[in-house]
Amino acid sequence: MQAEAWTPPPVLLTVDLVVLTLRKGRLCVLLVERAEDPFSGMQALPGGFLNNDREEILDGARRELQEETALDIGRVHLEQLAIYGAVDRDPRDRVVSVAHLAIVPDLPEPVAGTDAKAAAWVPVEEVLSGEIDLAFDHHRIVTDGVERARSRLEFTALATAFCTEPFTIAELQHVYETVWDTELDTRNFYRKVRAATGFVVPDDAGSKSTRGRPAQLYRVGPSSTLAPPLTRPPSSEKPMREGSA
Amino acid sequence: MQAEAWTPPPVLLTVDLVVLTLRKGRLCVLLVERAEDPFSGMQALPGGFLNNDREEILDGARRELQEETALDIGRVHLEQLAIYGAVDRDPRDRVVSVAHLAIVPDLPEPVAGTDAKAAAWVPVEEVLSGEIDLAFDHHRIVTDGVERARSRLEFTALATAFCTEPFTIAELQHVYETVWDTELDTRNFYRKVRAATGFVVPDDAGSKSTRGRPAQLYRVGPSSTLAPPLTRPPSSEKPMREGSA
DNA sequence: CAAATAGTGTCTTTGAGACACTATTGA
DNA sequence: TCAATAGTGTCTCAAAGACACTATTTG
Repeated sequence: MQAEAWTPPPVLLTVDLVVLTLRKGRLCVLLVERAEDPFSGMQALPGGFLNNDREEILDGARRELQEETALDIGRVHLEQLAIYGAVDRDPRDRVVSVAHLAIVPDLPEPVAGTDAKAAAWVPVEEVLSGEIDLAFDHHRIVTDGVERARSRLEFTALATAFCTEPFTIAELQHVYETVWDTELDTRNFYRKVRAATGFVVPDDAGSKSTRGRPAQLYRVGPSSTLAPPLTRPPSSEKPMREGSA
Repeated sequence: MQAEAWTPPPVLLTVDLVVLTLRKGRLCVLLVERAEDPFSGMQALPGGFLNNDREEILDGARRELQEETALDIGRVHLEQLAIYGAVDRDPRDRVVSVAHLAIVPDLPEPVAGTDAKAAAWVPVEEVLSGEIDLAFDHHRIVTDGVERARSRLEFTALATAFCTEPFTIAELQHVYETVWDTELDTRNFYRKVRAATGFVVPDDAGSKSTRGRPAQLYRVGPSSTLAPPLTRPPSSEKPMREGSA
């Protein structure tokens, strides 16, 4: 620190959201089309500035999520991801972004938020591959967010956030398979889910009408952490970078 | 977002550091005594405002670390931890803190930074237990930082950041035992370290003069991630909270 | 009864923990 | 040769993967 009377430089704080869901059997991220400069007309993550200097960061994230998805908050998973503050990430001002990861269940088709902006669910592969490019450093943020989600599935009950209650074990397995982009053995999966105490609890109320034997329904269990974890098979497609900070 | 012409509220950004090291066989965190209000005279994490609005956040963290430890940067591990921005965390202004985790090797006894502030290495237990309380929300930040470090030991080569090169396997084991506050089996530990490819590489140059058989020396290996991981024994002392975001 | 989906049991291999001895140096 | 520290090998058990069959419903 320095002799005071010097005034520290203020920055602008934004909240950005990596909202993930499963649509049509694919892991998708919510993107909006920017209406203003910089990067006007380009695809970007939903987000925005805090309302005022009394608004908590997480509340701001909740508000943005609500505006974009018109969703019942409380049932959605929302966590802080990281902060992105490179000096040149916004060509005009020093803007620091607090990125959040949100997981929502499959929503009714029309996703358009209450805002007028065009909003769309885009398969994450199209973003990760670079096929679509995004404003600012949002490509990096999506990459980090997806990796966070993949990792969270191993150690936490995050997968349930993709489902609407009540759900079946098979649905849960589809979540894992889609997010990890692997195939899992049904029998081993059942065993692991049961072994993870408090992951899910049976819901002996209804049964979904289905062709074939009706499945047992479950609800979210009391544990948010999975012990033992559901380890991800090592058969990753691409070996990742090695560097550390 | 809203109709523009409205100006978003700026905030003050600080960089705070959880600097961990091993001293006298204990995991210690670097604390400074605050010279100014708020919380004047209280213990706190080292940190401060960014120098100007052109300074990268990570550079600011490096600068603060340099000022406090007078250490050769580059050899130290430094990573972003999380952002803490509760509106009431600073009684005066809206100050948002970007917390970082730094790991440094055992330093020569006098730790006093180039700054005039009193700086001290304090065993983390004294902080975690609440025996010492800290300014702002720094207790929470230390808790999160220590947990992050403990977790990082499982999956990354972070432990080497506590050592000065070259080091021995036994020294590495002491790192794990101290940070995790457990005892590990020497033979199993050797096996696991060797199994983790690229964790450490032999250094066939010198040998430390010692009483007893001299140990093989090692240097940091090429891998920053540990495969397979060195799993932490489940014998935790205190069961932790369950809640998720 | 056929098709479709749900659910379970076993075997085998691999990795983790418990455990005891040999090796090399200095005093 | 003793004390002190370094380093290794084996056995056992538990978890993980591969794998095939039974169960319950609808058309």
